[in-house]
Order: sequence, then C-alpha cells, then structure tokens
Amino acid sequence: MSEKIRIIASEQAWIEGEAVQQLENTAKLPGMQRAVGLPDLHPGKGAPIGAAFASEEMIYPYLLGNDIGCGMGLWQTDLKKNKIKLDKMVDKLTGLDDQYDGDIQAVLASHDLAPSPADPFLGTIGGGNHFVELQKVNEVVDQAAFSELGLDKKRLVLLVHSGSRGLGEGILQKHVAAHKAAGLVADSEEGREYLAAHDHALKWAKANRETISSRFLAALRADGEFVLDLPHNLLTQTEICGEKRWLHRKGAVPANGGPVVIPGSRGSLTYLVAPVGDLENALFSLAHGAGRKWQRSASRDRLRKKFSADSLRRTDFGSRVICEDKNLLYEEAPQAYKKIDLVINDLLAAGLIEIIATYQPVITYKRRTRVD
DNA sequence: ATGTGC
Repeated sequence: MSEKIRIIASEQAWIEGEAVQQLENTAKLPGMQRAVGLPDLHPGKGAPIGAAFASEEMIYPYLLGNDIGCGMGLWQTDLKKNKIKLDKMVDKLTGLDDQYDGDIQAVLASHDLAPSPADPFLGTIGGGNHFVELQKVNEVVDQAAFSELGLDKKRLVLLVHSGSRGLGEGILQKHVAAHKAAGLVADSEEGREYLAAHDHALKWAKANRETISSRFLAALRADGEFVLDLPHNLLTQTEICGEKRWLHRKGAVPANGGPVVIPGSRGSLTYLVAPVGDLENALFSLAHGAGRKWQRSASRDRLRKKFSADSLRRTDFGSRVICEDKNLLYEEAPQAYKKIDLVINDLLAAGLIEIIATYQPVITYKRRTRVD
C-alpha cells in the first residue's frame, strides 16, 4: 500500500477491497499528498466514502461527490424524556416533505445566501440516508463535557442529517460535464468558480438543516436550542504539518472544531464524542457514521425476504420509523449498515476520540411521502 | 446523493 495512505481500522473491521482500491486510486491523483480511510470506509461511485484527502495545488470535486455540505445538525428540545407520547408525536410529523411554507427569503438573508434554483427545496430533508431523528440520552460518560455543551440528560434532542439537495448536485454535474473525474488547479478561473459554488452550497446546506429543525420543532410544538452543526462532505484550505493543503472530506467529519456527533443507523446508538490525540495524522477527520455494509439493491433483496415493511417501522429500542417509501425503508434498514460500536471502538483504539454521551432513537423520520 | 431513470 502506498505510504500516502492510512486506514484507521482494526483487523476485525469489515472494509471492502473495492473501498481500499478506490483509496489507492485517489492517492495516485496529481498533487495528492495523503489519503486517510476512517473506520466507516466503504466504496462509493468511483471514490470512497468515509475518507479524507489532502492535496497540493489541485482540487478534486469528484472526491466530494454531489451532496456538497451534507452534514449533521443537533438541537436540544424542551421536550422531556419522561413525557414521551410516541403516537401523538408521530401524528404531528406530517407535511414535512412538502415545500416549506415559512419565509425562505428571510432564511436566505439571515445566512447571507444569494438566490439559487434549489431554494424551493430549502427545509426538506431529501432521500437516501438523510433523516431527522428525535433522540433521548442513553448514557452520559463525561458529565463535564456534556454540561459544557449546555446539554441536559432529561431533554430530547433533534438530530438533522441533510445536505444541499439539488444545489450540490448541479455543481458537480457542471464539473463532470467538462472534466469528468479530473481535478482543477485551485488557483485558476475554473478552480475559483468551483470553490465559490462549493462555499455557497456549504452555507445553503447548513441553512437547510436549520430550517428543517425549525419545521420539525414547530410540528412537535417544541422549542429548541442549537448545539452544533458539522458538514461531512466539504473542501477546505487547511494547514497540515506546516503546509497549506486542500483538505477534501467525503463522509468524514471535521475533528478540529470541537465535539462531533457520530450517528449509528436508526437501530443503534448515536455517539457524541470529543476529538483528541494526534488528529493531524488523521487529517483532522473522524468517521461520519456507521458506514454502509450492503449496497442499496442488495439490502432490498435480502431484507424483503425476511422482514415485513411494518416490522421495520419499529426498532429494538422501541423507537418508531416514519417512512412510507418502502424501497427506502429496506435500503436504510439497520441491517444494511455496519455496527456503529465497532467504528467507535476503532476510533477509541486509535486514540482519536473520547465519548461524551450516547443517545438512542425515539422517532426516526425518513422521507414520509409515499412514492412506491 | 438527485426539482430521483429506463
């Protein structure tokens, strides 16, 4: 394996050969200095997911993929853990895939965002692995760090996973039409144009998660306080070992900006962790989740044989899954994902995290609208 | 992942 590559995973971790091959391929790209695979590394469309890449001079839009700015936002609600009325809450969460009926222009203005064709979709989560999850505390491990974030173990939190919808898609498509998987010189007209579009999508995606949270909180008739928001598909100029590098993160959460959330699948715990240790050697990045184990089509084929759709709408935690799109229900089932505990154990073994707390699902909202 | 593909 190239000395440019590091894979942070134990021998027991299930990492597909194709993902490792994809990581090897990225290390050969012109200007590429280092590539790090995180414990949730898995194959993507040409480029791996769960990885960070540091390059000199060149930037590679293809490594980031279409959902520029996709990430996790966390809000603490004023809903109490001991007063959960599941059926009533599920009934309230309707109409949330429709166009946002609030003031989109005001949201854009507050984030200093220029108009874009994706604006009618602001406030919608989209499909794929995107979700909104209401969670309750499972365990507080580091009370001081937990309190420091303003968190209260009696209160439910809202975790929002979404991105830049059609906006990032359009930016990648434009690049691919002209350059396919090839990169750009960062300091060129096209490079600067991509970076400007990227930065816009990054901000838009954050505004999207904020809008989604306010919609869901309003539907639940709850208030919420912002806790944190971190993208996991992004490109930044970052100093690494004393050199300015273009740091690409694809399914990798920044570990140089305080605590991060690493969610499992909807059937497992979510970890709130503090990055520690030699993060520079991990390109200041951590795993962004459990990582997919089975491809979408394989998940549908395998799980349809074993489980009814309704059985997948409840989890071992007693939580509910709101998802009327049956394909999505099977594609995103917990069985299709790796075990989050193993991902966390690998990060602990590498000395890169300390656990602050764990949360468990109460309600997982996937796209509710029926499309099948 | 996708104002969702043949």
